[in-house]
Amino acid sequence: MKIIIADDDQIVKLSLKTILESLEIEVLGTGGNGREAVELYKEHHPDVALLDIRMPVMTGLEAAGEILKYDSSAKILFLTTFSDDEYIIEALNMGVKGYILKQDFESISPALTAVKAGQSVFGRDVVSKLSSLVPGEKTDYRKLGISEKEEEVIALVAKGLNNKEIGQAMFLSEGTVRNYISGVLEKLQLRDRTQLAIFHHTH
Amino acid sequence: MKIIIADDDQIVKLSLKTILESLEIEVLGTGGNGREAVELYKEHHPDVALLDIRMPVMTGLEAAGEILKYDSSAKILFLTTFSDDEYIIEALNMGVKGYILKQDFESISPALTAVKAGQSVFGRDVVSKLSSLVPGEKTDYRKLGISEKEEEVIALVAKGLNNKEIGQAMFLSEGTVRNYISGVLEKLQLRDRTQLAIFHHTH
DNA sequence: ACGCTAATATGACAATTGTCACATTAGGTT
DNA sequence: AACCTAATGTGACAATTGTCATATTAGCGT
Repeated sequence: MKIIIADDDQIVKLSLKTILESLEIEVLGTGGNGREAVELYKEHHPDVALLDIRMPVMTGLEAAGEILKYDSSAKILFLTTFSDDEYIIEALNMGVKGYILKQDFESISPALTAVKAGQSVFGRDVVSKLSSLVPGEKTDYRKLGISEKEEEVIALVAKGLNNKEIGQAMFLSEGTVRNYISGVLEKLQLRDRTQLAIFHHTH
Repeated sequence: MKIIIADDDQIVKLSLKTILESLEIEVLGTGGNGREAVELYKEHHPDVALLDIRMPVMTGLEAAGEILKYDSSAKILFLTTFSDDEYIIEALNMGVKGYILKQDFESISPALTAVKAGQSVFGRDVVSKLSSLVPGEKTDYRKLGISEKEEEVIALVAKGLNNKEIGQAMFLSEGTVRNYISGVLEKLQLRDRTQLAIFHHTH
């Protein structure tokens, strides 16, 4: 197993190197910023690249982009202090293979192995952030005193239909649709159909 | 490392058992459905529970729920054939530790190790499904010929404000706000503010 | 059959919204 | 200064929307 490490914190970088080398993991090189990480990658083609997110000159994100542009099959594992939730999404879409906390050293080695084997690894807290971002369980409108028909109306409003179109879709008169919506707004404490659509798309 | 395995496919189950046992992994028991998985878990308290999703009597999802209710720190790893994307979200929110494909046997072992160490592991395809579910890259309005002010208006519409409120928030007259919105709708080929809010929340 | 209730519809009304044509203003350019 | 352009505002207008009071209808239970 051959890797490279990039972290602007010397202590972290060296500790990691020492620990990992004691576990038959070959550290081909270490760098202190994103640019160095990219150079190291091009030079050594490691199995996995271990990158810090926050680094001077070039961030880990940017470096990951460069590396993936150079080698789209690169396996990149982000090391983060904690609660850098903002970058998770970007990292995910970028095709990065992992996002773990640099706190618990002992779990980094298995993570490396799993990533080398083609899996993606995420730290405990990271996953909980992630699952909170994912669409999640949709609101159960029935529990808010909303009928099945009303729910259908909501769905159509949330698709951007106007009252006439909703009426045609549900075989109701436009007026009835208005009444339904009026009732729903009341129950949900909303003001207008726009807020209703937003509610539907966020809850 | 001690685990249990539940899969209704005998071949998969036994192959897994054989392979893993050849890797110093102790298989405490195997079962063919969710109910058996729960019983096995309560009996053996394994480091990790390896569960198939689709199983007769009780599905892997349900079993996971039972197990987590019994031991909230249980480490559960789902084995899926492929493209069971529908369950990913549910599994995630449930607090499951991994979701990997049962195809590539050789990567299951490292996944187990990582999970035991407290990480979460997801198979390659699984992650790509996941990242497609996540909010994703927000549309760059600037590339659609939309100015900064217009973008601000859009953001406020997407929060559910009416024109008067947007005007107050941006120190513009209500009429100007209307003009902005009118222009934006034209550029985005939308009909009204509701569709605009939806667009903002989905693109 | 009788009464009750839910679902659907209607009409009236005010408020909001979207469109458009046309000011007004403020900065830059020449 | 004269000009141009972008940003902002205004007024008028029709369409849509939300609210409400009030039918109409159909089904259900007694």
